[in-house]
Amino acid sequence: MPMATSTYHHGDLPSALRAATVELITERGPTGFSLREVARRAGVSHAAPAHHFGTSKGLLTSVAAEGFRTLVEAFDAAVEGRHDPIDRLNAMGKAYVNTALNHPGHFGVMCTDELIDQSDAAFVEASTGAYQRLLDGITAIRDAHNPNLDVDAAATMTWSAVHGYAVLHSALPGVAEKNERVLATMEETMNSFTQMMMDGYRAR
Amino acid sequence: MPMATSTYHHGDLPSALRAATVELITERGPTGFSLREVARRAGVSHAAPAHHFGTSKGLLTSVAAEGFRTLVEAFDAAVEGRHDPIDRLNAMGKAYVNTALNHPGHFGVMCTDELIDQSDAAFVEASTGAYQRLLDGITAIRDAHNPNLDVDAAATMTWSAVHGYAVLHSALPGVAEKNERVLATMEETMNSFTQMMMDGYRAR
DNA sequence: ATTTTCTGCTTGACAGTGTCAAGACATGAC
DNA sequence: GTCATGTCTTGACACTGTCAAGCAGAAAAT
Repeated sequence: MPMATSTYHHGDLPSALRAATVELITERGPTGFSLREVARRAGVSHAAPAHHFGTSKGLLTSVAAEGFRTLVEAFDAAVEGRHDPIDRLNAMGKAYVNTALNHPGHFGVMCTDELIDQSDAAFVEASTGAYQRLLDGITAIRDAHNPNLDVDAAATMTWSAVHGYAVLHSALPGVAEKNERVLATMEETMNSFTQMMMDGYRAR
Repeated sequence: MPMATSTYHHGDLPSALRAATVELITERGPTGFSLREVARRAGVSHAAPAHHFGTSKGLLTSVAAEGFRTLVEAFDAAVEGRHDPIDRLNAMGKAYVNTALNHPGHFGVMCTDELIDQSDAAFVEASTGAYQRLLDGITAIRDAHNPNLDVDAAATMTWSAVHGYAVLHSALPGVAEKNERVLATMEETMNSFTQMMMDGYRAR
C-alpha cells in the first residue's frame, strides 16, 4: 500500500500509468506497449486505465503531451543565457535530439499520427508551444541575418532535419557502415547541421 | 481456386502476402497490421505466412526491402536526363518524399528498427543501394561547388531533412495551423529545401 | 448518524492476436 | 509404385483491447 499522496485510492493513478507507459516503451519500444502490462506495473486491474484514459490511444496521447512539455522545458533551458540567434537555434537542435534520445518512451509516440489523438486539447497546447519556440528562433535569425528568409520553410526544414536525425539515429549507423562510412557524433553532426543551414553546401 | 501462376500450390504466396501487407498497412496504418488478416486477404490459413517468413517481423522486413528497391528505382528515374548536380539532388529529394507518400504501406515500416530485422541480407542490400545514390549525389555537388563539403555530414542532414519531412507531413499541418501558419506544397517546400541547403539561412 | 450518490476500480467475458506443434496433402524423386 | 520434401491447414496456447456489470469506499445529502 503506497501512502496515498493526494487525491484518492491510489494517490495519482493517471501519473503512475503514464510513468509505467514510459518505462515500458523505453524497455520494449512502442510496439511492445500493452495496456494490460502497464496496469500490471502500476499494480491495478487490467481495466483501470480505461477509466481515466478511455482507450489506449488516450493514454498514449497523454504521454505524448507530457513529452512535448518536457521538450519545451529543454528548449527554454538550452537557450538560457545565450543571445546569438544562431547559437540559440543550434542549442535548441541539440536539445531536441538529446530529449528524443533520453526520453525514447515519450519520443516514440510524440510524432505518430495513428497512436495518438492529435486533436486532444492538452496535446495541441504542448506541441504548439514547442513549434512556437522554433518559429521564434528562426524569426530572430531572419531579423539578424537575412530579411528575405522564408521563416515557415526554414522552420519546416529545421524541424524535419532534426526530427529525421533523431528518428534515423538508430538506423543510420548500420546503413552508413555498409557503405563503409564513419559517422560523426551527435554533437559534431548537429554543429555541421547548423553550419550548413547557415552557409549551405556552396563555398562562401 | 486461382489459376496457379507459376511455382506451387498458391502460385507465389510470398509475393501475395507482401502485397496484402502493403494493402493492409495503407488502409489501416502500421498499427493496424495483423498477420492473420494478411493471411485472410491472401486466401490462406492463418499460419501460412510463418512458413515463408518465420515471424511477422520477417514479413515486414521483406516488405521494407521491397520498399527500398522501389525507392532506388525512383531515384534512378528522377535523375534520368538531368546533369546539374543540384538539380539531380533536388529531384531525388522529391522522389523520396513522393515515394514515401505514394507507398505508405512500404514507407511505414522501412525506417523502423523494431518492426523489422535490419540485419536481413536483402534489406541491407536494398537500403545500402539507396544510401549510395545519396552519397553519389552529394559527392557530385562537392566536386562541382565546394571541395571542402563534408559529404557524410551533408548526407546525414539531407536524408534527415527529407525523411523528417515525409514523416512529419501528416503532423506538421496541424501544428502549423494552431500557430496560424500556412505551409507550402510539397513541391515548393522541397525547392525551398534545396535552395536553403545550397545557400543557407544567411543572405549571400 | 444514516442513507444515498458517485467515483475509482475490479471482475468476467468477448473476439481477436502471434506463435508453436502436429497433421494433411500435393508434388517431385526414385 | 514408395518415399521424401516442401506447402499449407488445423488446433491449441497465452496474450491482447474493450465492454458491461458489479463492488467498495469517499463524499454528499438528509
